[in-house]
Amino acid sequence: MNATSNEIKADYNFISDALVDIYDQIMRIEESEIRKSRFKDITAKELHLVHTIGLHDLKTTSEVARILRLSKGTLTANLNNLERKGYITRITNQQDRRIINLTLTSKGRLLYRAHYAFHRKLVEQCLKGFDGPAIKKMKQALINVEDFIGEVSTK
Amino acid sequence: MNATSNEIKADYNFISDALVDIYDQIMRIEESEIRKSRFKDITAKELHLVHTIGLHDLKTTSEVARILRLSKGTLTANLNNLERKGYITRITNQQDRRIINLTLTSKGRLLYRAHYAFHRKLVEQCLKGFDGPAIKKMKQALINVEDFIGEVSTK
DNA sequence: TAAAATAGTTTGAGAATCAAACTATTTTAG
DNA sequence: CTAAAATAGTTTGATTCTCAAACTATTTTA
Repeated sequence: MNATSNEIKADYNFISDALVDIYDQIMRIEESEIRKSRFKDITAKELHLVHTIGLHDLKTTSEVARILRLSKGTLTANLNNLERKGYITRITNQQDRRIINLTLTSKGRLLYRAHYAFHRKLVEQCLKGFDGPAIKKMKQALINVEDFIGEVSTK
Repeated sequence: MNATSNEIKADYNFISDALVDIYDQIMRIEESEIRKSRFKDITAKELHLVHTIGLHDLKTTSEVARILRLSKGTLTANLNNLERKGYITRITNQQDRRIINLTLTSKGRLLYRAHYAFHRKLVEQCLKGFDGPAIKKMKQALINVEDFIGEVSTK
């Protein structure tokens, strides 16, 4: 093993260690930022749920439960809270009246956009000073992770 | 706005969207992988705690609680479980007998290394085909995120 | 050396989650 | 056609997780 490969190994370790704690901190910051805004009644978990419903408009309760890997009962409880607070609406599907389609209220969409903007700011900060090809590399790294997740999940 | 900046914007959106769900999936995979191994009695949260104690050997209960942002009571409960299952040891500090220093048992270290190896595999997969400078860029992106987190946290 | 401070544990209450039972509706099989 | 099976979502009851506050043991301070 030469100096260069040692250096790369150190970089790998740095990246591996850094990744572990960053997400928790981001979650915490997101919650505290959102609570400083006009959306004071929202927890990190509820924010996550609003994000998912905003990203996948009019999905059914079961589909959202599967996406978030929550039981149907748990999701029902969370939806009750978000409906009461005025962030989401349940729409009974008229073709199949067993089905509920979920959508954001206008208040919910405001929250969604504020949250999305925060994410964009984070990504912009992360890629500050990167040129086009470097950004492409970053994108590739994420695609690699997604592939890895897909492989491990299905094997 | 020209074609290139539109493309960069699309890349930003891709990266922003991809990041949201990846972490949850990784957590879930980590737990399911660990449960297929000889460490069947470990949850994702316990794995996280073992990782933290392994990374910060002999830290006090209060320090670990602060790192993980758990109340002292919650950490005590979690430590009781991990001690009962044989993954950690409480060591009373002989200089100041109020203090408990936390360390992994040999079983705990085995789990820590297995978990760390999984992370390393993930990072290697993520950076597959990247050369030295590209890895440096990746490292820089994470440093940028850490800076951003630091700024937002303290302001 | 008595009071204050500190580290960790215990306690009691509240929130989050799950699986299973349940209700309402639609699809299927005879 | 219609009775049985299947499906979507809700409710229920139990369990687990978490927190803040009270508490115990120990050390520091005045």
